[in-house]
Amino acid sequence: MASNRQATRADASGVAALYQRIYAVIRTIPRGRVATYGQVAELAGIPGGARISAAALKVGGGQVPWHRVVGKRGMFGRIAILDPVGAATQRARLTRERVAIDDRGAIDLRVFGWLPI
DNA sequence: CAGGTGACTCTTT
DNA sequence: GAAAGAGCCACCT
Repeated sequence: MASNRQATRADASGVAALYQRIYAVIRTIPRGRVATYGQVAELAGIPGGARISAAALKVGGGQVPWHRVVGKRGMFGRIAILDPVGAATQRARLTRERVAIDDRGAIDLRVFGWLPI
């Protein structure tokens, strides 16, 4: 990982950078691995800001491998309801990356969950 | 400045 | 085991 920057204080103009940081974290997710919203948020410097990661993906999900970001339950949660088409794309891409998906559409985070080294 | 919202998560019933 | 409620932080109105 790149050097961890002090996120003790977020600059007013750095708020937007926060989203960029989230995208950076998502880009760091290796192929064939998945991370949860909370995981991404925490690595981005927002502990407990899982919703922020979700919002970030909603805004700029088209510029990052959002398909590697899933809910803590290992499934796509409400994404399938809001973007059923996107959910299908996500499943297809993950399957392409050798990520096993349960019959219920859940991913075993114990195996495919990304552990930041 | 204050209130409401949400692609989430955790704890309790 | 599943469902419901509260909590959380950043953004929008």
